[in-house]
Amino acid sequence: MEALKQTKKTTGRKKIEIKKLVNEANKQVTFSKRRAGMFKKASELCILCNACVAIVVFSPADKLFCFGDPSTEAVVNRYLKVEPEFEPVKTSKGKKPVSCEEHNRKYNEAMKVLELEKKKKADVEGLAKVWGRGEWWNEEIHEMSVEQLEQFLVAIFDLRSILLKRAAEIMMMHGML
Amino acid sequence: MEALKQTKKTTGRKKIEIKKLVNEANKQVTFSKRRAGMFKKASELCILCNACVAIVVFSPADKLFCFGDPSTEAVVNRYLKVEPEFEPVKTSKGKKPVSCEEHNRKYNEAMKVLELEKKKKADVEGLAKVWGRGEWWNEEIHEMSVEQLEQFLVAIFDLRSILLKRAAEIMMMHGML
DNA sequence: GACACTATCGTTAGCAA
DNA sequence: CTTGCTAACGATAGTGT
Repeated sequence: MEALKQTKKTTGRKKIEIKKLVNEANKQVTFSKRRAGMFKKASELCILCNACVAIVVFSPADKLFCFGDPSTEAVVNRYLKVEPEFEPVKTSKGKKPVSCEEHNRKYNEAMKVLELEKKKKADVEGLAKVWGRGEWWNEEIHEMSVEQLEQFLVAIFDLRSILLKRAAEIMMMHGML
Repeated sequence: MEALKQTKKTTGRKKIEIKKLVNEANKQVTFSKRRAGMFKKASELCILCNACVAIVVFSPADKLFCFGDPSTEAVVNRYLKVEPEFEPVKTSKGKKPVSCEEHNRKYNEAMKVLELEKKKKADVEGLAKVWGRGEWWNEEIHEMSVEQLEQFLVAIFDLRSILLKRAAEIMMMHGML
C-alpha cells in the first residue's frame, strides 16, 4: 500500500538561484528567514571567536533591523572611530583613505570570480592564464594559494593609493587609459 | 586494489557547542570561515530580497572587517540617521537565539575606517613576496595619485575580463618582464 | 598555515497556519 | 510579518596534503 507512505509532506527545499526574487510574498518570507539566520550566524561567530559584530539591515520595505554584540551602537561607534575620515590621501607611507564602500563591492565581485574559478577547477591556473604569458609572476601565481589571490585582489582594490599608480602611469603612457 | 578500502576519508563534520573556542588556531580558522560564510549570506540576502546590509566585524585580534551593500558607509549612515535615540535590538553573546525583532529606530554618529587600511597594508606586504621581487614599483608607488588609481580601479572592474591580461602586456612592453 | 575533501550538521525553500 | 514542518541543499569541523 503506497497509501501508507503516500505523498511526502513537503516537496522539500529546492535549489534556487541567487537572483532578485520577484514574488513579493516569497521575498518577504525569505527575507525574514534569512535575516534571522544571518543574525544567528553573527551571534555564533561572536561567541565562538570572541569577536564583535554589528549588522544593520534595511528590508525591502525600508524597515530597519539590527544586531550587535556587545551592541550595534558600540560596534558601529568603534567602526566610526577607526575611520576618522573619508578624505583624500595623505600620501604618507602606505597611508590610504579607503572607503569601505566600493571596496566591498569589488571584493565581493572578486570573491565570486574566485569561486567561479574554483568550481571550474581553473582556480589558480585559470587566473594565471588570464594574466598571461608572463614569466616572473606566472610561476609565482601558480604558487599562490586561493587566499593569497583573495588578498591580492583586495590589495588591488584597496591599495590603489600605492599599488596601481605605477601601472596606471604606464598605461597612460601607452594611451590606454 | 582499493576495492576493499572502506576507510572513510574524513570523520566528517561534528556537532559543536556554541561556546568560546579555546584553541587559538582553531578559533582563527573558524573565524575566517564563518566570517566568510556570513558575508556570503549577507550578500545573498541583498540580492534575493533587494535589501541593504552592512556588517562590521572586529576579530579577536581587533582587526576590522566589513561588508556593505551598497556600501558599509551608506548603510551605517542611514542607520545613524534613522535612529535618533532608540536602542534597537541586539544581543548575542548571551544565550538568546537572537531573534532580533524589528525594534528599529536607531540613532548615532558618523564614521570612517582606518584600521581597514592596516589590514590591507599587511595583506600587500604579504603579497609583496608573491608577486613582487617587488622593486620595480615599490619605489615610485608612494607617490601615486589616488584619483588616478581610482580611475584605474574602475577600469579594472569594467574590463576585468581583459584588464589583467592588458596590464601584463603593458608591463611587458615596459620591459618589466 | 592555507586548501581540498567529505561526512555531517545546520539552514532554508516550499507549504500551511 | 512570523512560525512550524519536512526534505533538500548548503555550510563546515575534522582531517590529510
